Amino acid sequence: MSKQIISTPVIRRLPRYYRFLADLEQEGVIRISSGELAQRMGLSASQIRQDFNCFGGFGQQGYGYHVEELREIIGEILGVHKKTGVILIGAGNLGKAIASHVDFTKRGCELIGIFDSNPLIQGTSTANLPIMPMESLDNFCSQYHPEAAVLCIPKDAAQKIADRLIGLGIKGFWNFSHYDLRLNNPDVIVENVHLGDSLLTLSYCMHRNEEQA
Amino acid sequence: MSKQIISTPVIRRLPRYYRFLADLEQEGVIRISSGELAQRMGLSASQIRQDFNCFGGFGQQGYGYHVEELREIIGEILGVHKKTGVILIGAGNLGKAIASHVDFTKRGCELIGIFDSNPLIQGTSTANLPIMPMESLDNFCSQYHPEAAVLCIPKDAAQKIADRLIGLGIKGFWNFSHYDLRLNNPDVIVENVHLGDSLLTLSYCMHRNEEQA
DNA sequence: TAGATTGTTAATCGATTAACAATC
DNA sequence: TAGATTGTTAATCGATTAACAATC
Repeated sequence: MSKQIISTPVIRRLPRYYRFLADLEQEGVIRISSGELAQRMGLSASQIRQDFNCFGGFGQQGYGYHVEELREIIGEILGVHKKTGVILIGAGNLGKAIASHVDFTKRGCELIGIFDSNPLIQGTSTANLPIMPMESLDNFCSQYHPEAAVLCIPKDAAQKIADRLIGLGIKGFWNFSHYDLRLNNPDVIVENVHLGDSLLTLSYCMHRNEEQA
Repeated sequence: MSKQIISTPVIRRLPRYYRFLADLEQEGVIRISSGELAQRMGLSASQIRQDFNCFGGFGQQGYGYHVEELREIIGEILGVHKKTGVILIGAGNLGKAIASHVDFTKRGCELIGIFDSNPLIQGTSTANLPIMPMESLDNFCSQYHPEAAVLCIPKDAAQKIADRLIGLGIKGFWNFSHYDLRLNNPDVIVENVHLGDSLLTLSYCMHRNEEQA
């Protein structure tokens, strides 16, 4: 009865499937074959069928996949209907932008608290939430039990605050600090986002393209 | 004389090597072996040596790698000293945060112009740059010839604006819109950043972890 | 020289693609 | 039923790991 382990490449493709299926649904598309979806997404039909069949047979031979149904199933797998409590640490430029720009609700999350160590911005609001001092973190966590934390803090502070948050029950980090959080605790999930690395990759690919010309 | 093609996994690891080496240099570490670096980064020593040898032999048998030298070489490969002109389209929450939070200079880029279609914010400044109207895009590009564009715009606008920018000479996109830019032009590079997908992946991994317990 | 560690080739592993029988 | 397309197994491809000779 134990579920097969899903490989990382498959997991990383799931949100993308979900997005494309939501778009298709909005376009009014009722059914789609693996071949058509493959063409749209720039994947192979084989890969799509393999990916979906990690979770079960969602299609119908001779017909394809029912867009709405498939979108709902993948949404369920991804947990879009969960309400995971999330706090955000560090309300600088990036922290505020993420708080107000990212739709947490659509991704099974609920942003319930924002914290910053800077007294000058404590008390002001972002995304309809007051920015609270770091000192109230412990009380807040024991009252509301957030499960995940977004880290928008300088790299020197990251490890220390992460450790503190783990002590307060945090089970997942969405880490935007310029630091690779690496925890040896298998119960805690880390998703590192390195915007700088992404820009550098673009830089590299661009000037390599130039050189070839 | 033709260079071997570097695989995507290797390219994606380069910025991370660069970061770790910069940190090591700051810590005052002079030399490092592939084994030590592997341990720090959570990779295998074999992989590190393979990766570096895509570009040439930077190490010395019996000694290891000279941290400062290696960092400089990788920086050169990545093009950190270039000054690629970059414009940013869409100065909402996210656009402004990226303009002020991301250090473009450190990544071989220079942010030289910000544009938005909203007249209410045109004329105001972010990251020491005035927000200009979309109408002045053509003039700006023919005068300053930016090579890359950051897209922080709604998904419906993305494809259209991307096409317009390609016409104006843009060769690379750092795309934050909820839309997978796919261009059939091999001269134009796209780096899609999907923050929502990243959060969903975290959600998925977190609640899968829970279920196992 | 002896010890250490690279550069590089060969072996393994895993992910993607191809093929096709099952079936709607 | 015939046609289409899935689910799934087998083949291929590419990336990672292991091994070791070269060499500082």
